[in-house]
Amino acid sequence: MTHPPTPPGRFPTPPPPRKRDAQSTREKLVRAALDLFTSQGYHETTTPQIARRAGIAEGTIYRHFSSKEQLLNEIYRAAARLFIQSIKDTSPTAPCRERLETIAKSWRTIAHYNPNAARLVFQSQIKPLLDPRSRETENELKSEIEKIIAAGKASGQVRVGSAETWAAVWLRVIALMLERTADKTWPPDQPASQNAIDAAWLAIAANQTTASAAPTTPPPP
Amino acid sequence: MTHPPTPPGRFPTPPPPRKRDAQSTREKLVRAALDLFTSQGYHETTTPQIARRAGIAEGTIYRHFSSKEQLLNEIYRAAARLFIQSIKDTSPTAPCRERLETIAKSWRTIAHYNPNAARLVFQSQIKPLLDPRSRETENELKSEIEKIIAAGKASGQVRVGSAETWAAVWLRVIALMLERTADKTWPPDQPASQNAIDAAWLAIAANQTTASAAPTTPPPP
Amino acid sequence: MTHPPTPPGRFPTPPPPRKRDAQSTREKLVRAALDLFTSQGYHETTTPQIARRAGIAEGTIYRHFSSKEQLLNEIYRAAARLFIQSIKDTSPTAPCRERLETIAKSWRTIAHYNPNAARLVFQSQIKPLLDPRSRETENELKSEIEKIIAAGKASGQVRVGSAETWAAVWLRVIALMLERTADKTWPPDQPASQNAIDAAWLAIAANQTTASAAPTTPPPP
Amino acid sequence: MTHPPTPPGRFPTPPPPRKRDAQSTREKLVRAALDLFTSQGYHETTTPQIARRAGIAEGTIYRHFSSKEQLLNEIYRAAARLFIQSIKDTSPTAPCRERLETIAKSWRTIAHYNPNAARLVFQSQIKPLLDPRSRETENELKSEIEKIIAAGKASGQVRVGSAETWAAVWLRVIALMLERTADKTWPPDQPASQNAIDAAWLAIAANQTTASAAPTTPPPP
DNA sequence: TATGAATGAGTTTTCATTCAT
DNA sequence: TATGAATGAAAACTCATTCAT
Repeated sequence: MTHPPTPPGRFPTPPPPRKRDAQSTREKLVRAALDLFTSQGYHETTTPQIARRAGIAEGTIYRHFSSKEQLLNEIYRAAARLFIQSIKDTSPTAPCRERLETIAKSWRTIAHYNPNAARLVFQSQIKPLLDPRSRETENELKSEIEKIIAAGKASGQVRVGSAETWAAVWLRVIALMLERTADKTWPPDQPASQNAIDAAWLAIAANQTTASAAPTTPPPP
Repeated sequence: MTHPPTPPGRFPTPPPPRKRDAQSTREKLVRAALDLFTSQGYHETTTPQIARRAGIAEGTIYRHFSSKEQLLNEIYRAAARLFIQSIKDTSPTAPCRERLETIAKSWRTIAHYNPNAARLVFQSQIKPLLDPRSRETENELKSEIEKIIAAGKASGQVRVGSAETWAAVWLRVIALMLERTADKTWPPDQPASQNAIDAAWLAIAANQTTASAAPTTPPPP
Repeated sequence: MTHPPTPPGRFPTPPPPRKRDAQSTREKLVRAALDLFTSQGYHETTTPQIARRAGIAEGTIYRHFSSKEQLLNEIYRAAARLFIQSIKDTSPTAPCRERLETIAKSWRTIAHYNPNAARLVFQSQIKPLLDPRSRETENELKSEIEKIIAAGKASGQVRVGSAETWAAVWLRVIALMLERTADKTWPPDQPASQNAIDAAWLAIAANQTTASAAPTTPPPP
Repeated sequence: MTHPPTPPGRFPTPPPPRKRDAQSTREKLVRAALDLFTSQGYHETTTPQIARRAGIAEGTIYRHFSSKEQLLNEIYRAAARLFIQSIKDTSPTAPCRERLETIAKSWRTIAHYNPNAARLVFQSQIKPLLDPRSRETENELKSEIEKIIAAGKASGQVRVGSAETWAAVWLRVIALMLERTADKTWPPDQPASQNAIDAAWLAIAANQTTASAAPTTPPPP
């Protein structure tokens, strides 16, 4: 019962299409910055590089973004929104596992077609550079997943434990899958990818023999 | 059957120079750099900051390390070695799950007493800054886990799928647990921590009903 | 039969960028650096000093030259080319002595109007800082003189001995004349200057009584 | 009528032989600094390098010299004194040419056995670093030669022109010979060396046909 | 006298940002 | 809106010199 993966739209969806060309400049800028930030890292990328790759003048960056950091945050949020939208596109009434799997697969499609967006959101060595608004967006993504998992817990599909924990666990495993998809290590139709999606679920699913290998003892002071 | 968690030794054990103050200076330096790198990030940390926090002069950094980058790498390797040693301290004949659990718990102890070492190795937004030697060390850690998992697979305890994949999955979930331990969100003796350790195992364990929610279809071109 | 000394053109002729101020900035920079390098020495000159004297910001230096060393080399080559051009402007068919004298005098004119260029090329405590391209230029100058002297030797005007040696000797004496001209100790129209030019020729000319005062004996071990 | 070249004594002759070891340290220091300054240049040589090569501790330099610059000047003067002494060792009554030739040959012997001393005094890219005392020593050397040449002029052996000029000319050519001797390009018993000595004399000797190739005209303003 | 770790002022260089055009 | 030369604050790093031992 797959959602036929639909190729995700252009990224990032630029807010208000004003002049044809103005928008195009901003778009070129965003694309160039996204490429460079995700391939080289934020600090390793200079504004002259961005401008050169975008084919515009250095000063022009500041007609569209107030700073390099704001440019990063704007791109981050646009990318994160892509993934949040995927969540919202799933049926709220579907069973937990199915819904998570649908999300995972549509994220995978995004990562396949827009690897840099995936890298920015999930691989991100950029956490310390995010501004409050971006952190909010980041939290929104996490809490959407958390809500789904909380629902699954309520209906006994997810193991006991905090929904926050399971959301974090699930996201970590899915992040791995997305990174491997983004860097073309795992083609989307190969088993490794599906294995990871399954693993993410099994990590948090109920009804498994979970007898701990050993009881936990607190470490001494 | 826990290892009684022993408070891990001083970090990082500096190699040979055992003179009065020399060691102390290097130690102060390492501690300051570790603190700042893990809390602010590498690029956000300046050499004046490191010196100030260590209570030494800026130039003194360069009597002990040839560059800021070398300082980072030296610290990274010392930290990674801590975790690698934990692996080697476990019995190679123990069942896979038990062995992984023992490792996870001793890593948790390290993260509890030495949170920054854990952050540097597992949270790390610093991957692009590691030099070849450090990457080797990183790989050593990964491959030790991989070997354990490969053995578990051979004896049917780990699910079908590449050992590399399962090692990566397991490490991601354990990394989450270590981060939460390091930032004191999850006290080591609370269930959240154990839940995550269990989840890491369940993600890769055999003998579970893994019927996929839906067959995978490749994304359209 | 003198060449009427023509005041040499602006120095250094910067290659292509012909925009309003860009050229002027580069020119100011080159002039300031040339002044300071030749009066204080390269190492004694700091980039803040250069910028201050050029009336520009320190960072601006690096929009025009990739390093302080490249700045030096660029200036050096521009200066050396001035002197090389003078050689090429002389008639290849003129007798050796006449040709060398013409060169010496046109060099003197350069040294008079552009003393720093002469200092950079002939006084130069900067040899160890020259890059390969600059050394090539330096060699070009030397070998042009050497060719003239070799021709003079072939026609019996120059004494027996290697042309390389005589070129080096001639250049040393002319260098003295140029330094004295550059620092206005010897006005170009005074006899001291002409005496030095004559001396340079007599040092290498044929047909003189050269009976050595004493035979050479090798030094003891 | 050559002076049989006597191998010059140890350099530099250290002033007051106090303790055996104290002196030896100073000597090691001077030797190391001389080597490094002449091979790498003053600025390219660091005090740690000097100390390392001398086999002493960094701080020890400052027990013997108040600064790196003073060390240079001390060495320079010791080296220059070597050459000045050679002048004083010649007979004041010998004919000008003979005396100059004797000096040149004994300098050549010094350059052969103590190339670095010759480099420091004659090649010297270090002029801007000399202190007043060193400049005095430098002038002493020049004026000793000048006196000899003035005497030669008085007796008609040297051409018309200022003795200062002829001293400078002679020294330039001899400097070339010394550099080539120091770097072993010209073995002392080969003709190139003698040719240069002859050239130095011919450059300034009287009784030659010196008809200028062309009369000098002053450059235009 | 000798040591050598520590110092800190000073160096070159980078680069996000500004602003006159 | 776009340009790109210029800016200057701040970065990493150097090294002659000091000083407690």
